[in-house]
Amino acid sequence: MLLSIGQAAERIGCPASTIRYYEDIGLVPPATRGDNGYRYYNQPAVARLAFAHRARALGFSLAAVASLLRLADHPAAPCDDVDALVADKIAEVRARQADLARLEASLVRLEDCCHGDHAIADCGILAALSGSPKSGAADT
Amino acid sequence: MLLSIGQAAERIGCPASTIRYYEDIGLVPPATRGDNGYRYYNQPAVARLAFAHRARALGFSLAAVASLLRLADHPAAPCDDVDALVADKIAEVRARQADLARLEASLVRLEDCCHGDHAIADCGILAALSGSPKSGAADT
DNA sequence: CATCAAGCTTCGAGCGACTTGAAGGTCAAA
DNA sequence: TTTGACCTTCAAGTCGCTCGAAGCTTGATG
Repeated sequence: MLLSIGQAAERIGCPASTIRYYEDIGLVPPATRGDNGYRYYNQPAVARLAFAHRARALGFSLAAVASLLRLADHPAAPCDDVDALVADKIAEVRARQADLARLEASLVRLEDCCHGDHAIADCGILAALSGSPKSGAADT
Repeated sequence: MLLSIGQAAERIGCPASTIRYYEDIGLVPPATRGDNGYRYYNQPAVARLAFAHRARALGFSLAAVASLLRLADHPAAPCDDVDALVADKIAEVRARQADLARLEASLVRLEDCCHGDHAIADCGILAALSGSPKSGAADT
């Protein structure tokens, strides 16, 4: 059965505008159109969109999603490339996690510079951001 | 002493283009100019830029940096607003960390779908991304 | 003094991944 | 018939820069 763009969007869980955008940039082939000009999606087309949406939700860039879609279209090829994309993304996510952990530590140190009730002039947070030598909170 | 934009950039640790950009958007006041039209920065101007750069490195948006700079200019005000900005950012960073942890788990599950040497047609990764019911790797 | 690289200027466009808005056509139900 | 939801296209906006082009100035060298 055929779904309108809004129905497809609801099924997939993304805005219709995103689906149009994916078509615009050529990530998915142009949808078939009804006599009214509306886009209609059959099951494989919805599956393709859902695939793209799932991969995006996992943090893959649109370029990576395009690669994954291309790979999925070549069932006879070895899956090394798929593996590599996933492994790269895991490494990237882990690196980003380490970044955020450092950031969190810095922010908590910064927060600790502010003890209770006082005016901005005496606030250790702004002192630290201003590069005050007595605090290293912003140095990481 | 006065620094050119390149010298200020080097001292602060950011590209000169970023300094120009901060001036363009009004994050910092326009630099004083020499007869040659070059921007020159005195110590307070460099400090302001360094403050902005440090805050950005801690993950604050330019809007938040603008708020922090405004607050820093009002030494008599209570520091609650500064506190709130930092607390918000900590909460945001922690939320993002949780997101990434979930993401990492999903990706690792995805990676586990691929066992060694086979063609794409048999690859559990693409099956999972395609919404194959036998794997939940992409459902988080 | 001529020359050359490096640094400065402005302006405009581009990145990723959408989102929003305007202006208008279409459809389904009351 | 009229409403209101849904669809269409196209253009522009978001964030935080980054890059390139075209043209200045500066400072060092021959």
